[in-house]
Amino acid sequence: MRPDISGPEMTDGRRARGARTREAAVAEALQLASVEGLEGLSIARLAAQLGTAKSTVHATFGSKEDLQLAVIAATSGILMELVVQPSQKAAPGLARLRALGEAWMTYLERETFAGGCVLSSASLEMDGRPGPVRDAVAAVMKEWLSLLERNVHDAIIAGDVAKDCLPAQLAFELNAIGMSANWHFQLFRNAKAFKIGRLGWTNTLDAHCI
Amino acid sequence: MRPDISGPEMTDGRRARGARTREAAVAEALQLASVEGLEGLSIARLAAQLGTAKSTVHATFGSKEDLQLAVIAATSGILMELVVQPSQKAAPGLARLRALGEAWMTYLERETFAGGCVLSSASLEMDGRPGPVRDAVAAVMKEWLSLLERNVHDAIIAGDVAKDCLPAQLAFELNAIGMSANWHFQLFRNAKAFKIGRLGWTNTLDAHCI
DNA sequence: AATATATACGAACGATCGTCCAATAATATT
DNA sequence: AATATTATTGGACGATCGTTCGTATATATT
Repeated sequence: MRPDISGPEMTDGRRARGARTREAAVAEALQLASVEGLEGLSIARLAAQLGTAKSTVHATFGSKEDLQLAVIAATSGILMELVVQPSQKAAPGLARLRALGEAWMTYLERETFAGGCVLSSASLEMDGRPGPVRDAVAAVMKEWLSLLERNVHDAIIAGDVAKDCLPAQLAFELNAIGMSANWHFQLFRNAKAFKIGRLGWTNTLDAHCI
Repeated sequence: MRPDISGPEMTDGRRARGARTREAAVAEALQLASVEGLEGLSIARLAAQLGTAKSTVHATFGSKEDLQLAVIAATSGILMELVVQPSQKAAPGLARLRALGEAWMTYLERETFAGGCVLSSASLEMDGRPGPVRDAVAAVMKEWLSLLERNVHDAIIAGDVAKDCLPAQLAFELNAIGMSANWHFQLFRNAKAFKIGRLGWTNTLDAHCI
């Protein structure tokens, strides 16, 4: 049930050996990182989990930092694949905003990652550690907020949301609901988190709807 | 500008030497934990920061886990002192809910801890690590949500908030706003986070007000 | 002042970590 | 089939970690 994280292919169509081991490593690293955090994720444990030598894992990525960056890039891709893409079936604007909320909750509900949303944990974990990893996390999160913001903008244009609504404000509030649903579920292990999350998403949207 | 974390006193009123060193250690540990996380917080670095032997720090707390528990307990106390207490001047119900939001934003704005709200980071960091520390974090968070919930209940009784509003739901949404304001500021280092946070708190309350 | 207790210390321990390197095995290319 | 390239391995390295222990020092008690 793990998301697809296929990488580049060779010219003849077959997958390079290195690419396959890298994909397997990233997939396992995502699971580890979601539980242990981005710093707690260690090359040694990842190698043990994969049944390979840790020098192999190290060589595959180059350094621990590069491994962390690979994890961030992968989570970003999965977010797009499992949350954003499904919502594209809905019309831009309010309908798509509702679809985004539903897709997000479903994504969290399915427990794609054992330890919950990697980006949520990572952003709070890395915010005090300046460097490329922190920058990458912030960039992905900024992109996600911008995506929400654009859809709010579309909803205003369509006349579904009040004109005096600030897109960045509503995007912030919606994101707060989604991240908190993940937080609530992971901390209390209570499935009600998603019921509350869905209602919260609806409430927040309705508060700005005409 | 660090919060007071005074502990027990001796019978003659003077502070025991061990109590003082423990307080100093906890105060420094809070700062470190807010930046490095609860797992990233190490006895070795804490000792270096304090200018003492690491065996001293270890003896003071007994183990790293006990140090983490002491940090959690201290943050809980500070939350009560700097957020809950100031809001007690306002009347129970809606007024106090507004005061709680304002106190929370002010607390975050002042950057009491260099790395932001320790409880926010800790809850997302420890949610995948079963044990006493995780339990302690969850307990404090549950208490905080219950406090919000009680005030929502009071606001409903007072007729300020709609009767069909579920206290746990509104408490969840308000908590989401506060935690996200902290998240936004720490990740993007943008003071607008608190303006958005304050407006979000107001919006969320207004959506349920009569 | 003498004694008992509480604190602080430094050295050492085993464990884990990221990283490097030379050697080996597997695959691609010619 | 021979060669070049790529992937993988195990061992070793220094660093950091939590923890333990015997000892010295500071404080409290008598």
